[in-house]
Amino acid sequence: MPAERPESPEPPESAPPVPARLDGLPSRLLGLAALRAERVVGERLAGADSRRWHYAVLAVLAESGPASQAELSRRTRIYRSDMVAVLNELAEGRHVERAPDPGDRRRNVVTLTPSGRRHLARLDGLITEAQQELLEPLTETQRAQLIQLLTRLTGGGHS
Amino acid sequence: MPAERPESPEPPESAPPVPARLDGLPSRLLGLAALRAERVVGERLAGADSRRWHYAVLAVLAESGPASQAELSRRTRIYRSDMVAVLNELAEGRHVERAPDPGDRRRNVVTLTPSGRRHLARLDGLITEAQQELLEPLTETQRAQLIQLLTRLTGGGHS
DNA sequence: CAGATATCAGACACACTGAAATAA
DNA sequence: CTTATTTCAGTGTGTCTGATATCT
Repeated sequence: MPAERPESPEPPESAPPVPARLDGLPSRLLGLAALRAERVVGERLAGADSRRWHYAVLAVLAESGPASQAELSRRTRIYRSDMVAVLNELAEGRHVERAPDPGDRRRNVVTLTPSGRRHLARLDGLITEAQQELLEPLTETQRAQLIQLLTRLTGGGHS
Repeated sequence: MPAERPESPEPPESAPPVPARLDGLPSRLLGLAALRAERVVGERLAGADSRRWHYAVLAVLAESGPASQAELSRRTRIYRSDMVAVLNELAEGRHVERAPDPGDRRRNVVTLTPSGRRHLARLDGLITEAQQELLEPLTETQRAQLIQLLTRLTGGGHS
């Protein structure tokens, strides 16, 4: 883009607060926005002794029913090896149960417990609050636009 | 089997491949989009033996001139303690020079070297390429929209 | 004294690699 | 034999805490 040339050894009294090259850089804006989102969401989930990965797993279990770890991994995009740790934590809190699949003994069938369902309901509320706070600077129309653009950007199909 | 309590505004008849709760969640979409952006940018910068932090520091130095580490930290939003490591790496590659500020001996004055300027020029090209690839699914209008929405979201301007 | 600066040692979440054991 | 699943032991990046020494 700009091949910055006029670089004088000047002492700039009025330097811009943020440099132009970084200012409107889409990849940077995405990073900053995502960071804010992670914080807003993370703070609330931390209050419920939880993290984003926990919510993702519980949500998938609630909506698609019991599943193997590999299946959960695919749906949540949580890496298979990290899934092990997440399920350890969720199982320790009695939010899920892990049992060998009688039909395919390589697999564990992960099931949501009543406690897990209650936990998820609580997290749902916190997540919704977080989205509100996150999107507060945008109008309804802009929110829908943002979602559509991001969906397109992340390979969300439909035109 | 996994029929949820009928409390959601949109009760799904059949189970979608990806759960609805996560699907359009703005915070999640932002995270996924940012992850893709980080990858696209990171791959290219890695080819130049560099990372995003390096680009940010070099860009600020080129546009605002020599600065203290604290000042660079503020402008790039790189944490002050991480800045130390970044500058160590940039200094090892002779892209910047660190010298004590004679006017305020708490500070280091960080200066861009000619090598650093060349390096930045190369990174500028790679970064531009990365934005192209990242935004490829969007039209020009949509790109402008996205930038505007993200800028608003990250506190661009008023407040 | 309060406040800023540079540095270090470490924590943490998230994303990922490589390899092993087990079973289909 | 090949592939899939679960698990473990690490790596790497980005963000941030807390502490310390030094200087204004």
